[in-house]
Amino acid sequence: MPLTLYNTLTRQKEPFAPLNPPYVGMYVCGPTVYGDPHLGHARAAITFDVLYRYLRYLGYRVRYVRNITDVGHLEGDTDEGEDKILKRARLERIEPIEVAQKYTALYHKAMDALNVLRPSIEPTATGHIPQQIAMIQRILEQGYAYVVNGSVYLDVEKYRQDYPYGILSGRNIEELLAGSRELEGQGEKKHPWDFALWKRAEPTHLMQWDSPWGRGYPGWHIECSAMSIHYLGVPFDIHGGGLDLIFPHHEAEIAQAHACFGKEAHYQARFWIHNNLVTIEGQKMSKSLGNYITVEEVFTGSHPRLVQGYPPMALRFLVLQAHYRSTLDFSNEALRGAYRAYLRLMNAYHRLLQVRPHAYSTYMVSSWRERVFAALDDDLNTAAALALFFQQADDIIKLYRGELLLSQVDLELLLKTWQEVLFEILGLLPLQSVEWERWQRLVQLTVRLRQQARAEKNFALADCLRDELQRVGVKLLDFPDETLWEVGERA
RNA sequence: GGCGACGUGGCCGAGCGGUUAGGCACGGGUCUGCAAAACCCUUGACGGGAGUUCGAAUCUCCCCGUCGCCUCCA
Repeated sequence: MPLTLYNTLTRQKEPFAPLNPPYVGMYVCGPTVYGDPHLGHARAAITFDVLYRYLRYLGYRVRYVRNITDVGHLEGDTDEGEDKILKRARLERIEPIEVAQKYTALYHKAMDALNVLRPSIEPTATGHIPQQIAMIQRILEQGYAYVVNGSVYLDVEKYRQDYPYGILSGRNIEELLAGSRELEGQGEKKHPWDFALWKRAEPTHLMQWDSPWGRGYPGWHIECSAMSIHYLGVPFDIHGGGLDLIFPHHEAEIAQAHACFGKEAHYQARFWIHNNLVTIEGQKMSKSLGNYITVEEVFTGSHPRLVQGYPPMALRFLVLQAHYRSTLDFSNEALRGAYRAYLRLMNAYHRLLQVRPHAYSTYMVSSWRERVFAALDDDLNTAAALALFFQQADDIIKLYRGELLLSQVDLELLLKTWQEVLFEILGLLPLQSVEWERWQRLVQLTVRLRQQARAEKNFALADCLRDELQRVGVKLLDFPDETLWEVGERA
C-alpha cells in the first residue's frame, strides 16, 4: 500500500506520488522568531519531521525547506500595527536582528533536544528580499496587484475573475466580507480583502529595504511564496504548516503563486498538509493569549501549570501518540503517561537486543511488521503504529526468557522493524547516553549484591538496595531464577 | 453571523458499518520473604434523540455542548 496523505486542498486522503521522482520538494512554514519556542512549535516540527523521515525512509530524495521568519508580520490588522520583531527589540532594548538571532538559536536548541532533524535548507525572509521583490514585480506585470503610496497590494477582486480565491480554506469572499468586522486603516486598499505584498516604511521603521516602490518591507505572506518557489520550483510536492495558517496565510500564498506564474502554478503545491493545534486544558494555546508553555518549561517543569519536568522524549512521545490532525490536549497527566509509555517501549527495546535466536519461531513477525507500515501509510497514523509496538513489548520479555521463540531471520526482522520505525522514522531516541555502559555495570553490580543478600536472608539489606535503586530510577524485575532490571521514573 | 473540526470508559487517545485498539491510572486473584514485575480475571465507552440497515461509536437528520478559523500565531 502506498503512502496516503490527507490533502487540505481536496479534503481527502490521496496516494502520495512526487512530481519528479525520486525527488520530493517539501516546504513547511517555520517560526516567526520573536519568542521562546512553545508546544505548538514542537508539535508542528515533530509532525513534519516524521513526514520528512518517512519519505526518506521510503527512498525519496527530499529537499526539505523550512523558513525562519525574521521580519514583518504586524501586530494588528491595520497599517499602523507594529512589527512583532521590532516590538520585541524595543522591549529587550536590542537590535531587531539580535532578536531574530536569539530566538532562532533557542528554536534550534529546543528542536535538537526533541531530535527534530534540521531541514535541508532553512532560509530567512531577510535573506530573500530580492526574490520577494521580483515576485511582486511580476505579479504587478500580470495585473493582479496595484501600487498605492509606496505600498503594493494584491487585487483579490481581479484575481477572483481568473482563479478561485478561498479554494483552500473553503471560504466564500462575499460571506467573508459580510461577516467581517469593520476594519480601520484600510483606506489604501481597493477592497478590504486585498492584502499587502509590500509596505511603505516610515523613516523610523528599523527594518526596511529599497524597492522599485521606495523604501519598505515585504508583506505578510510573500516570503513563503518567494522562498518555497525559489528553492523548489512551482508547483512543488508538499506544503505544510499549522492548521491556523490555512487562512489567510496559505490562501494568500496560493493566490500569489497564481498571480505570478499563472495556471502553471497549480495551487503552488500538490499536497497541502496541516497539523492540528495543541490545547492546554481544552483551551487554545497562543502567543496572544499568553497561556503558552514553552518547550524548555516542559523539560524543567518551571511553569505554574506543570507539576514536574520531563525529558524531551516524553514530549515527543506525547505528540506521536496522537494523530497529527487531531487536537492534542496537553496536561500533566498526559505527559506523565506518555513518559511512562516511552520508558516501557525503550526497556523492551534494550531487552530485545539481548534476545538469542532459536531454530524456529513460535509466532509471525512479518505480518505484524506489515501492519505497522500500513498504519504509517494511512496518513501517518503514528498512534496506531505505536499501539502495535506495545503489543510486542509484552512478548519481548518472554522471548528473552525463552517462553516464546524466534528464528534468526525473524529476530532480525523484528529488531530491524523496531529500529527503523521507532528511531529512524518516528525519531525517538533510545535510553543510552554516553554514561550508559558505565552506569549499566554499576547497576548490575548492585543487583548482584542484592541477590546475594537475599540468598543470605538479609532482607533488610536487600530491600535497602532495592529502594536505593528505585530512587535513581532503576526498576527491578524478580524472577525465580534471575533478576532483571529496567529504567523507570525516578522516585 | 460565515467556514471548519470535535464530543469514545478516571485521564490521554486510535477506530470511520459487523472482529479486544493502545497507553497511563484502578480493583480482585496467583506468584513473592515483603514488594515490584509477570500472569489470570473483572469493571468500565462511544454527548442526547430520531432514522437508514440484518447489524452503527462508525452513515443521515435534529438537538445539546466544546473548540478553532474569519486579525499575528505551529
